[in-house]
Amino acid sequence: MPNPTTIATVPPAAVEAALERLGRNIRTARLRRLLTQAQLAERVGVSRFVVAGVEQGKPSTGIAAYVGALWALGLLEDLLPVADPSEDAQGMALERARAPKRARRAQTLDDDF
Amino acid sequence: MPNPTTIATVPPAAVEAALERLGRNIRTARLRRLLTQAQLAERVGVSRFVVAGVEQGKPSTGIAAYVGALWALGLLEDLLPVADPSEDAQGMALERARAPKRARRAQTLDDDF
DNA sequence: ATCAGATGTTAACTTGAAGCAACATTAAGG
DNA sequence: CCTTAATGTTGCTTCAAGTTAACATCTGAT
Repeated sequence: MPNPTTIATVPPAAVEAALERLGRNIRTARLRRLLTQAQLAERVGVSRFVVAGVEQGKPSTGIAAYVGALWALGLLEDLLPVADPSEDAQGMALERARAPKRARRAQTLDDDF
Repeated sequence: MPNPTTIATVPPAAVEAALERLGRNIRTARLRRLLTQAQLAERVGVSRFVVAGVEQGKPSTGIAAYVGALWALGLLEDLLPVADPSEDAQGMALERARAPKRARRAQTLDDDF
């Protein structure tokens, strides 16, 4: 990640916490299945260091390693509900007789946040 | 990703499908909130190309970009149940009066799978 | 139909992710 | 305990992820 001070180096606290939690969960699932990091890594197709990074919630690690770990652990289905449009109450509320394929509504929607 | 033929370049079909689905979901959520890729990218702290990659389910993109997008869209909580130990029926079944911090059971657990 | 803005595409450049190897440390099991 | 395997740590090398910029192409709104 070339440019320093990106989200991968200093993520928001909430993002960092979510990643650490996800990593711990994956570690727990691996240990329950009596797999070593190296064994899981082999199944995923990466080195054991990448698996270690995943279990630490390393933000800059490619998502394929995370999803690959879930896949190798039989937990891939857990990903299906994430950002599922049919469950996005907030988004559905906003969507009122409008489903553009490109965003546009006014020239200044909301610069601040 | 030095070594070619990793999970990031040619992921298993199931992983690829899961990533594409996740990307589409994120895109839908963004459009519902009337945000441009550039606007979302600014909130996440990356360039708009990374957001485009996320929406395509690019496997090699860092997980921070994905989770950051969920965070910026108010969908971070969707990540909580992923690999949640208390929901891991398969893992709980395997775990019987045993919770080691390091995996070990026999010298040859299961080489095949 | 036209215009303006959003998104896709390409290229050159920089930096760090991932691979590998060797060693240190920790913990499981007998 | 004491052995052995699993995990953590460090240093090095390589290559692609991410950045910026410029241009092309679509899409929505007027």
